[in-house]
Amino acid sequence: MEQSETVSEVAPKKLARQLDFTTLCRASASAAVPDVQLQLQTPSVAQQQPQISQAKPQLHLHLQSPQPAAVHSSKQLTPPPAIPQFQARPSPAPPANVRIPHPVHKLSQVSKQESPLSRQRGDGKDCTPKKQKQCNCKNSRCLKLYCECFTAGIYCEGCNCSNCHNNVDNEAARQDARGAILERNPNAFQPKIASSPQESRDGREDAGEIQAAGRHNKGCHCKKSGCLKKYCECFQANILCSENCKCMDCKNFEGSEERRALYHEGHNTVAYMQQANAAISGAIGTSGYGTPLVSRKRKGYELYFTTGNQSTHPIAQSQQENHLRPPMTSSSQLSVPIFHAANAAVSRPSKTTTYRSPLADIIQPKNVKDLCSRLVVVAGAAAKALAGNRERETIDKTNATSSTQEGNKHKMEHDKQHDDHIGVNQADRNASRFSGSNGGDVQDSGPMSPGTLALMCDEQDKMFMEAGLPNGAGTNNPSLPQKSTQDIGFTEVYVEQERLVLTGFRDCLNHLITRGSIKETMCSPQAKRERVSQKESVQVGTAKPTTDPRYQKEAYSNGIVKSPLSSANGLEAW
DNA sequence: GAGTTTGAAACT
DNA sequence: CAGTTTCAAACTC
Repeated sequence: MEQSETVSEVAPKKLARQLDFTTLCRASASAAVPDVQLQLQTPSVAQQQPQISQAKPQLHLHLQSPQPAAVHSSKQLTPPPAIPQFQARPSPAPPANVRIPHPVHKLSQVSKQESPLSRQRGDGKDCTPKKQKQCNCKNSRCLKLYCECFTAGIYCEGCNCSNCHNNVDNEAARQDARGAILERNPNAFQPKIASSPQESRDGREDAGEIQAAGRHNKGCHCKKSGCLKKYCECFQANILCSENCKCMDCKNFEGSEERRALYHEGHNTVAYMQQANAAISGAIGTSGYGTPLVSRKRKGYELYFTTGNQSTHPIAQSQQENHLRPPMTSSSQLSVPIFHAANAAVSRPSKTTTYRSPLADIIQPKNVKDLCSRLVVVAGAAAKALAGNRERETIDKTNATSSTQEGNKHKMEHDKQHDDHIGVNQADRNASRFSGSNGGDVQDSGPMSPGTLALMCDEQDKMFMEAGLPNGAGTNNPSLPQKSTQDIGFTEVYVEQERLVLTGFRDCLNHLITRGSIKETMCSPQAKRERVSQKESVQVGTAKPTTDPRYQKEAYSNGIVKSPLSSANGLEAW
């Protein structure tokens, strides 16, 4: 215990609860510490280690499951979070890399951030490192999941528990108890919070809100706390309630006024972090998918199908304007994964202060790449057409001066040029290589314009890798002879290619503008109200309109959510 | 620090 | 699986 207290100088008492958003900075600093941690052997000291590793996941970009190697050796000291194992007697020489973090409450195995509430209340004593939490079990002998230590898979040590059997002397009893629990629930010792990278990963957060990535596997069942107190496991883990939850009067959902107020009353750090996240996510590319977030309990249908009944709830009343979810009961919950994406795209309250492009959920990296590929094809086709003309001219010219010796000389000269990279600019070489390696439509299409080449640079690399083409185009490359003799003609090809590419790109942009405009319009509160009105008028008499998949589908088909690029099959699809 | 509230775990 | 009890943490005073 003394050791524990000694080390506690640098270790928070409660791991998760003392993790606050400011630890983002500390996390980097922690990277310098692992060596020290690696040397820790005694249980009490080893138990401190998680604090360092857990200081890392502050940004919600992080998922707790895959730990980046950079996050360090200290992490190696922590046990696999998924299935904590009871540690054999730690004393003599326990493997340092399998220590289990000391209790982090029942959510211990996951990375946790200190909840805003605890920060606000100060019961986390955040920045002041304390010794670790100790259980106070009295009747469970620390052999049930009530006991944090037992749940975490560690011995009680220095705890305030009574009649504790969670120690070395009762190892047999511990194992029995563990076995019984596992028999009842094989996942009992697995993390309760699962990362959810595939779910709504919106780079934006509601103003002043940051959540850890993940969601509660079982979901909470809160009834009175509104899921805004640490009684709630979700809240305690600093995640939003999800569709897994069966809570009542939940206020722990994105956009919740109460929740928001909680954050605002707390620290402004969150807003700062939000800005950082917004900056990270960007409008295009990450498209709001770059930052995995917990699934939002608020579903798409809540946006479109809020009924009068639901709106009578105080929360619903206060939040309806912001398109917030009404309190959700288990019966009304829905598990439609695709809706997470929908939420990310549509459900953002209009009062979010962070700008987000209306195209954020329309354009995805895949689409951009697809566009580039198709532009390349367009350009290639144009080049091919023009190249055909030139080739005929070349053949004519060659026949006119047909001399085997001349031809060989020409060939040799060309090879020399190619090998020495003389007389052929890089773009032309690339064009030749690309057309030669493509082996398809573009094979004989001749050189590409520099602009086209820039677009297809990625494709080139990929194709070369796949085709295993020899370094540079061989002398058998049909495009090379043309190139060396008809540079002047390339200008024409370039012009045509660029014209086509730019035209195609312009069309895409126009389409995007249209989509963005539509989406922006449809996402406006006014438009949503109108849609809700329409839905209600259509669905009068429907028992549970919000849970009917048909309506969910409809919500997607209204053109707001569904990305036109998600099914883009070509430029025309844009 | 004692008492109360709360919700997960355990039990029926 | 639902309802109840037990339990310990969170919370209040």
